[in-house]
Amino acid sequence: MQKKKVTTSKDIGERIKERRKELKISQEELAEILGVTYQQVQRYENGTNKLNVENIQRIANALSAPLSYFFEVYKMPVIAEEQAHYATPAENKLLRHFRKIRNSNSQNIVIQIARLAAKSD
Amino acid sequence: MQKKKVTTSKDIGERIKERRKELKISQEELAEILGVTYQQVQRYENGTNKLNVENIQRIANALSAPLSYFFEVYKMPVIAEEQAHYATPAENKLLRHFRKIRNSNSQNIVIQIARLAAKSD
DNA sequence: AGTTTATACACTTTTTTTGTTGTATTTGTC
DNA sequence: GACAAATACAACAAAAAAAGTGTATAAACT
Repeated sequence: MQKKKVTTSKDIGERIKERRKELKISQEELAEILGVTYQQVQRYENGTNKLNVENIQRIANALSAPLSYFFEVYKMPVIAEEQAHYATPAENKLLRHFRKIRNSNSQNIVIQIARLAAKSD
Repeated sequence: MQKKKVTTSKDIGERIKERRKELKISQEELAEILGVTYQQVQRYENGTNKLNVENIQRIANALSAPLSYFFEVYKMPVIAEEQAHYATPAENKLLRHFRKIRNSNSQNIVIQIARLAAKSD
């Protein structure tokens, strides 16, 4: 009877970091989604602290990955791979700023400016 | 954007109890495998305490069940359109316009406006 | 060149998890 | 019914996880 091996918190943490970077999400953004501090995200990624069964699910959702992605050898389907490179650097930059705008009116103004810039291009 | 639900510790606990009884394993036996007290197993089954990502795997192994047995099994495969919704509707709208801007200077101006809007938010 | 952002890491305090101990209740067996 | 094993649950102390705070460094951006 072989003893089944357990994926360690360290392994899971590395997988999280890897995936997070693919999606160009900062530790802070991920932390916000989880409702923890970004320092805590660092501890998860380092394997210093152990994720509980609820937070690993939240991370999986935030990173658009199935749970199995973090526990076993898993290759993301092609469609997700494309998604990772979907936005160009400029687009990512734009989004990073845009997401910090809380006021939806301000958001709309930015959208309108983008629209007009496109129109007169 | 639908909010994906998380399987709670209580739900997982109930599933553990259910499976353990199927296999006629006592709390104490399970506790030994985990290296915790049987009182702790009770707390897991009750959902009083949260399992960490390593112990849930040990439980899955001990109960000869896949990890997915304890979490929500079904997750509709994500299609391309939804996957693109890693960005919110507002973000997608912004990107649609932004991508039509050929002139990179104009692009940068839009980025700067977004940046300033975020800053003064 | 100066500034912001992201990341890393260490230290202290608060919160949660776990062990320990104890008692009560249920379940199965004779 | 009597007995033993399994389960439930509660209270307290110890250990681990997490928050909060601070500093440092490198990379990205202006």
